[in-house]
Amino acid sequence: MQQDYKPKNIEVVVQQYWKEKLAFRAEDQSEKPKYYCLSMFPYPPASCTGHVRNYTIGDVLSRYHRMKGFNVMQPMGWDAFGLPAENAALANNVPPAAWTYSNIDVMRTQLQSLGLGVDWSREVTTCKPDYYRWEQWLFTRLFQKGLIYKKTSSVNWDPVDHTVLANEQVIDGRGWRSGALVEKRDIPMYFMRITQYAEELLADLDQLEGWPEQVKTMQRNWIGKSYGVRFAFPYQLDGKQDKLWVYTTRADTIMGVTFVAVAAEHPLATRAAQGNPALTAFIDECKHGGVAEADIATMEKKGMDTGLKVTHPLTGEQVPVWIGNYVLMGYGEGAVMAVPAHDERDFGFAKKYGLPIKQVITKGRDDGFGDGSGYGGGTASGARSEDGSGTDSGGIDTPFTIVRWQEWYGSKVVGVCINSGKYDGLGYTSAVDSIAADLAVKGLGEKKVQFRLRDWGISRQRYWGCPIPIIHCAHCGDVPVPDEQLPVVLPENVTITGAGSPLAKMPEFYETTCPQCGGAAKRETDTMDTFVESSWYYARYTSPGCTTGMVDERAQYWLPVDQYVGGIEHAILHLLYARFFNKLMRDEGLFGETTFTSVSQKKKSKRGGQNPLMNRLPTCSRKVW
RNA sequence: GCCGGGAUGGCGGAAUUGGUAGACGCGCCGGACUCAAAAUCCGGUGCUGGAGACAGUGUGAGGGUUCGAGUCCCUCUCCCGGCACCA
Repeated sequence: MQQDYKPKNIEVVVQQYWKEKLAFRAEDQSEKPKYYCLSMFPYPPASCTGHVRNYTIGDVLSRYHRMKGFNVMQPMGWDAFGLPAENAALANNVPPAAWTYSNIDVMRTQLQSLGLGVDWSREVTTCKPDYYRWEQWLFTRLFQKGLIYKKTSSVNWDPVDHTVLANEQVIDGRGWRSGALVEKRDIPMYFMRITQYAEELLADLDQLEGWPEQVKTMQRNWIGKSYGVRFAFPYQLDGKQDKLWVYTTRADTIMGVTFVAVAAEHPLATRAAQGNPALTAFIDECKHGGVAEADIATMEKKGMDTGLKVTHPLTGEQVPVWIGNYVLMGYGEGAVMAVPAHDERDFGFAKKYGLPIKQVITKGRDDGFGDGSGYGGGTASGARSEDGSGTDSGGIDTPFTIVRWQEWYGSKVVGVCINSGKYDGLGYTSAVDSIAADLAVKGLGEKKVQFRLRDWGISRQRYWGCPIPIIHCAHCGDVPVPDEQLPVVLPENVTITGAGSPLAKMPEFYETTCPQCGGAAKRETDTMDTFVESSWYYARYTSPGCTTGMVDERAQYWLPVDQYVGGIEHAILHLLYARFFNKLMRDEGLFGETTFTSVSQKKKSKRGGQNPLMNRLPTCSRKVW
């Protein structure tokens, strides 16, 4: 017996034996119970070292179940489209395709040398037409159903490179290559109506018993179902009656509204800026910077009075309209009511610009507003004391103690309405009910359930992605590419310049004819978000070689995934999109209801709870690719 | 900023519902074996003081609840993941 373990002598022989015997082939029919063990597929440019840990977990589980008598499927594939390939192309002057295929070869060799029990006959490569053609097929179906639609949306625009930047490519508000100050620019994009499935995606979380609570909580918060009131501030402008709509979950504070804030792109802002150079300049300033929410949330809150006034729907008072750089046109109505006394952000804004602060909720005598003569201090119009404990100087002698106020100001449980006329004394629920009813009588509002979740913008102004199968015809509009013309193949021999998509410079790609009228037409040159590919690879693994659709009947056998191994960094986006795609594919009749939320299988151990689609996430929390 | 996690010896990590903190492993120290080393085996190992018995102290910081807190509550610090165009 050898004293030392010499992997080159032993592992090569064993791996060759496994290969010849097809030791890890997963049978599509079997008397044995099936066990689908899915490790998230790698992005091939990444170095292999980070994957070892992750794939070892899946391999251990797979081998354990094989020994326990399961028909195990452990597949592997490549998440092969993506931005880094274009960056590498720029740096090394290699086409993204060649670079990607070369990386895949290296990585396959590395993974195989680990001796993982993978059924390599199921290998999936997302940048190959046999994979992405079915993605295009689904796109055309969803487009016809109205589940994909076009609207404008803001992107990061590099004014020097004349190109759209990913959030990652914006560093401190500047383009990573040009160093130019990035601007927001509105361009047309295709969106998937994930919001149409919001309720179902939320409700299903309760069925995913094997999922970590942490992940389910993050998804619940992301979907963000809220119960509020949508209402309007009427106004008259240019001789016309109109309404400014807002949404709030704190309708009980509506009597404390002292201003409204609209996004820089809001029609009212645009109108107010006419003939007002200062406002125009401010709106322009709001366009600086990127579109990432983290940046917007942390930047300094700025605003400017438009000079316009709208009418409070209940009091009839005139309320000033401000432009706020923190109000986003794409979210909700692009306008918010501001109640400085009971919202921290509004409070900061009001303090900065000297706007009135009107208390309308109190928790009692010790509410921090106190005026020394019974609670309910009226208008704490100043609240400018810097240390938060002094007395304001706003005319009314109203002490305002931020420290005590901060303990409760945002609570829906503590406190009742004051300074609110007929609503005085009401708690949160009864105040909202009463106010919503009064708004409804006036035709100015109603209760509304709203989701934080937004529709999924899938257009990318990139080359290395799946082409969006749409043809633009001057006569017929946006026409989906007919099935018989799929796939729309991405040309692989291109030169990347870093300024705009190469596809938009290739007449041989974009010049085409309209499938409907036969006239000259232009092919869409945007590609899809790479999350689209990773949203259904788990299903494609079940049906290798299928040329008739995304999947075939084998999907029904193998799904749901019994065990998923992936990093926590995918807890929201990827895993939400994957759940969404499961529903889209279900609704196309590709498989049944249970492929994500099956409850038919027996529970095994506490650890391996069997019912959900991907039933446990041993989170390897390192971001390794 | 918002959402979700985390912080325990030199290191990786244990500690069921609130009940002997540091299991197990690595490393380190001592010993055995050996001419010597490696490997192996035995013993020790949170920190401080002490020759030792032992004493004090100790789970990011500060408060609190409790007979009792790594565990529950409040405040804070730092770190990690996500924030919709990195994947």
